[in-house]
Amino acid sequence: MKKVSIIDVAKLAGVSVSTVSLVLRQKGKISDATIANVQAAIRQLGYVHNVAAANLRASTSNLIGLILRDFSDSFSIKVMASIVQELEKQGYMVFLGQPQDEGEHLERCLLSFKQQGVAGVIYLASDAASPHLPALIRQCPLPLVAVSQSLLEENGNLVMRDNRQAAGLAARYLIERGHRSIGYIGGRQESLIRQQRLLGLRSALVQHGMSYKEESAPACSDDTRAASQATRHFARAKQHHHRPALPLAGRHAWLH
DNA sequence: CGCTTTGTGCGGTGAGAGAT
DNA sequence: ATCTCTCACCGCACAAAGCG
Repeated sequence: MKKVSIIDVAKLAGVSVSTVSLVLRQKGKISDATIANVQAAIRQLGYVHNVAAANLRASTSNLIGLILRDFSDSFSIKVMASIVQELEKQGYMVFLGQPQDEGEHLERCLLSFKQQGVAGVIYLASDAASPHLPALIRQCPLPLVAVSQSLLEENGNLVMRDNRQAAGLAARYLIERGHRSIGYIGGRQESLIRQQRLLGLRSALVQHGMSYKEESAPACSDDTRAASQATRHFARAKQHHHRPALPLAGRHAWLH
C-alpha cells in the first residue's frame, strides 16, 4: 500500500505533475476540462496534498509555535483558542509549548520550534510580577508576537490589555451613577494586573475629588471562591463601618 | 579500513520554454 | 493568447564512490 503522490495523480489524469500542482493551488490558467480531470484522479486515488513537501520546495512554513505560560489561566486559554481558530482558517498549524520556567525549559521549547521550522512564535505571557518579557523571548530571532494581560515595557509586536484604562473607565461609570464609595476586590497583592487596575481606579477617584483608601481594595487569589469570600467580607465590613441610616444600596459599589 | 566527498531520492514548486 | 510541460531546486538522510 504505497502512499499516493502527485506523480500518481498526474499519470492517472494524463498530465504533468506541475499541472496537477497548479490545479491544487488554483494557480495559473488551467482549462476547466483539465481541472475536472485532475480532480477526478485526486478523488479516485484518495490523494492528499503534502504540505510539508510544498513548504520544503517553497522554503516556507505553515507552522506557528505557540507558548502558553499558564495553563491554569482561563483567559489565556480563551486567547489561545481564538488564535488556533484564526490560524487554522489561514492554513497554519500550531505547535504548542508549555515551558515550566523562563530559562532552560523555555530555551528547549524555542529550540524545538526552530527544529520544526516554525514561521513564527506567539508568546502568551502569564500575569507575572514583571513588566518585561523573558530575555530568551526578547532575543528570539524568529518573528514574534507577545500577548500579555498587562502592559509591558517592551518594543516589538505586542498585544496587551490596558488594565489601567479599563479600571478607570469602570470607576468613572460608577461615579457617574452617583456611587461615592468604590472598592476593588481581587488579584494577588503582587499581581501586575491588580497594580495597574488600582492605578486606574486611583486616578479616576482623585480626578473626581475622592480619595483612595488601601482598605477598600482587598487582595485575594484568582479563584472564584476566594473572590466571593473576599466580596462578602468586604461588604460586611462596609456595612459595619457606616451608620445604619445611610442608604447603602445604590451608594456603594466595588470593582472586581 | 575509516573518513570525506559526491550522488540520489523524498514530494512537491516556480520560471520559463513549448505546443496549439 | 492559452494551456501545459521541462528542468532545477528545496534541506535532509542515506548510500555509493573516492582517497590516503
